[in-house]
Amino acid sequence: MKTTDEGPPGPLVSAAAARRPGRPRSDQAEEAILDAVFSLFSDGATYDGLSMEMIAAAAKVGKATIYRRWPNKEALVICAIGRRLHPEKEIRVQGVSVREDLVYLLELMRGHLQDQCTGAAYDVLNQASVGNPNLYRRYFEVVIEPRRELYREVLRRGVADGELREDLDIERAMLMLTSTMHAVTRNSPPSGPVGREFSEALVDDLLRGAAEQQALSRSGGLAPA
Amino acid sequence: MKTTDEGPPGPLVSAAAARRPGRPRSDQAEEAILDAVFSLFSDGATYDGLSMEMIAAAAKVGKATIYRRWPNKEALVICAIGRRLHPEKEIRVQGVSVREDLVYLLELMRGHLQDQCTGAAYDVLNQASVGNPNLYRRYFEVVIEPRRELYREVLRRGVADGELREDLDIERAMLMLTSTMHAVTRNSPPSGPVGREFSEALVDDLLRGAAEQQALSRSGGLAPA
Amino acid sequence: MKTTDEGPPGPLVSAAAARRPGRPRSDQAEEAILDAVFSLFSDGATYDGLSMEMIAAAAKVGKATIYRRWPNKEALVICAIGRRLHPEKEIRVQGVSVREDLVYLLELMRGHLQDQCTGAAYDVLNQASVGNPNLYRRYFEVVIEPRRELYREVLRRGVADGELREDLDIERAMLMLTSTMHAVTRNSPPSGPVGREFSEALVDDLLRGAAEQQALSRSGGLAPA
Amino acid sequence: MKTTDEGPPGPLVSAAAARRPGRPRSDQAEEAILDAVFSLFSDGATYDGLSMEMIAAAAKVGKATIYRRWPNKEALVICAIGRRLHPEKEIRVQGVSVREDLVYLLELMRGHLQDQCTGAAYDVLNQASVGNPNLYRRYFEVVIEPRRELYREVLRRGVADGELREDLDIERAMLMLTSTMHAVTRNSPPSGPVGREFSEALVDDLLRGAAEQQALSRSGGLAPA
DNA sequence: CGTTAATCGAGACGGTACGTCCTGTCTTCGG
DNA sequence: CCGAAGACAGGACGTACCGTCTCGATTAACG
Repeated sequence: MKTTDEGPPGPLVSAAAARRPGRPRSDQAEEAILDAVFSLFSDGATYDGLSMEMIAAAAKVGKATIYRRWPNKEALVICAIGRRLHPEKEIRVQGVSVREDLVYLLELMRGHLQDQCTGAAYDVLNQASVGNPNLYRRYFEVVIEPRRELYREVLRRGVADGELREDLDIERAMLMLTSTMHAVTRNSPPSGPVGREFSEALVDDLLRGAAEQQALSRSGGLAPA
Repeated sequence: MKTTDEGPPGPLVSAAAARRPGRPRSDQAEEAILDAVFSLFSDGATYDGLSMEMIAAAAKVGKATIYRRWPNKEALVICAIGRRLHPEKEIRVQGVSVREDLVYLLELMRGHLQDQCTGAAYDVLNQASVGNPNLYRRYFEVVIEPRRELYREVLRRGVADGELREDLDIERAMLMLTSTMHAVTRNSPPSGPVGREFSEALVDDLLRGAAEQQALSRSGGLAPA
Repeated sequence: MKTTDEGPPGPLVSAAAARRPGRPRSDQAEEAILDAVFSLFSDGATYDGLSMEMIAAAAKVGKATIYRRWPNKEALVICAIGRRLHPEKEIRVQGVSVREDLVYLLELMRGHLQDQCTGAAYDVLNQASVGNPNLYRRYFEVVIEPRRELYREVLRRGVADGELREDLDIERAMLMLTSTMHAVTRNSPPSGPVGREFSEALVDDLLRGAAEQQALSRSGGLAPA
Repeated sequence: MKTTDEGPPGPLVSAAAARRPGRPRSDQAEEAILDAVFSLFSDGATYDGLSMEMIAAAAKVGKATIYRRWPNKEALVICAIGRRLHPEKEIRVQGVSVREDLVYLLELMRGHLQDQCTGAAYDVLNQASVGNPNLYRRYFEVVIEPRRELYREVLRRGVADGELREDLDIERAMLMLTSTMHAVTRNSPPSGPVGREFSEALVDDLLRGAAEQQALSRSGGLAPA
């Protein structure tokens, strides 16, 4: 997530961890900065109404301590939002069925988008990334794609388990689920706030088509006869 | 779209035209400004990397000449984009089947969103929505909803014709089509630029589920036999 | 005195003054800035304890308004001090004799150097110019040399009038007067504060040598008689 | 010259040397720092263009190793220069005449002031005087006054020998010589670098007035006759 | 010979100022 | 009154130092 530095947090020779010389960077400062970003966003700050100097002041940190970690505001905000959005690591989707897993993921997404704070984060990022392809690209890589991958995994598992049609276009299915949820939660009218039933209906819509082949083959098994 | 002044740019009664005193504003300057905005965007400028001073310089115009017409950068950019977005009035969808009509609408949408300029238009207008609900609502009413209504009409016609399941959730189907298309065209990776086949696949996905009942009833009709 | 810009304040074609386009720079702002510099110095600020941001704030002026006129702090401070030290234009030295004129100039200098404010200005500049040749050179050109020229003029007049030896080294005489006065006023011990009698003694010391030839020729003039 | 810590670097009672515990400070590092200061100055660095970080880097030393020895840049630079300024102890002026002795002293002074490094020393120490009266007083007592006393001694001897007027103001004569030499060597334009002839002319100027009485009495001795 | 304690290079820390740039307004002139 | 031009106050940007601090690694003399 760091942008300024450096190479491989990857596995190094044996133990010892190859400590860099000099005083190590303060994790405390890092957290304070990230927290400050969110606290300021929650207080209604917009992306460009939010200045590095405000952040530094709020985090009680020198500006250099920020710039040592992120090269600019864009990288910082993306990283901050990404972090808030990223307890993905612990998201466990080992549900019993494709339907339940997808509903679970959609409900998670709905929770995020309808939440005061993370919802605003989305808006702010979308706003800022208009005509700012770099910001958007990174946002995409860091935030969007990892989430999408979760959907793909469930769908792939469904195909493998035989729960879904073998020729299902996983990408399109994933897009249909996520983008529809996004539209219905981020575009105010006319949908109004939706609930769990929307996630379920969305998945059921998908399954109705995606499981059809089996249905057909089941029933179609009779046809040749 | 003008924000600063004025009343109706529409046709005025009789002659005289309610001329204001003094030198009239130069249409030439206005065009030069709008052209400069697009030319700069096309040259890869980002939204906030694009400064009013750049625009004024590129248009060979004084800054005040811009601010006399639009109150700020946001208004200027939205207005500039709005120009490129207008000629939607004459969409006709009298297709032969639900599938063809939906594909036609999606292809129209894809053309807009994949266009360098009108695509950016959507993004900027989405930006405007953040913290400017009134503007967004108008944009929604004037641009988004009329488009959505076209989809609803086709779907309703499909239900009436018996081409689609009777209990189809038209709203959700419309959302699925439009939002997926939006996502796939506005979110660069990993989808890459899509073509007509995507529209067709999208509609086919929908139909597969939406027409299922008939399929089932067809096959189900056989079962007892 | 301006450093940032521009060409010829020299004589331009005919009248009309060749006004540059755009809004002219505010003389009011310029004065406010210069006044702020002195007011801050008088409040005990040192050269590098004095920041451009303090100056801008004190003058109620944007930083850019300062940087539009002077390229950096050095140029600004030199200019400011030079201006305070420069009511030289109205210094009139048309005294009756070389002695009286020189004493007048030395008293003026003593007044400056012993003055709370301008004395501090000297210190500050001397301090800042240590190892900062550029600062010092400009300070020299703008402040020191014009003052020295006044001494040279008096001495040249004295030579022309026959009051001083024809072969007097004017440069050295000027240096002797000014540097001794400088030393005795700026170097605290052991001299202690001096008064008018010091200026007079200094000039008399000079004259004793510089007028000697005449005295000798006068007395020698008698010999042939 | 050290400011941070400690007592007497002078010779301590008996043996034992009052060793402090722990690793002793590296003399090597100390020299490297001082050398770096001079090397950077010689490479054209200005006083405030010279940063502690540059020094540390040039000396291949940690910043703390500098700050452990000197509390700030001022102290470091003054100390560094002091090293180059010391070996004055053995000046001998047993010349044959007042003129030759004074010229010798002035030439010594000129050598110092025109030297790249010791010349800068004076400037920096003058800097230190501003806002640091105690330091300056010591500098004055230890460096300046001893030098001045040499001039006074020569002048007093001249008076005693009858070479100079009995009522010569020795203090003023000394000041005239030293301050003029200081001015002409430290103030670059327009004097330009001067040579031995300047020292001689300066002394001759002084003598012309200071020996006048004899000259007058010689010539004047004729008059009454 | 191992403990102890201050040193070392390195570099991060909270601050502060720098000089540049941009925003949206204001002020000049000529058309 | 509009046009270009550009100065205005304000404020954020990202850089560079300051003087302090915290690391792990040395380097003596003491025990």
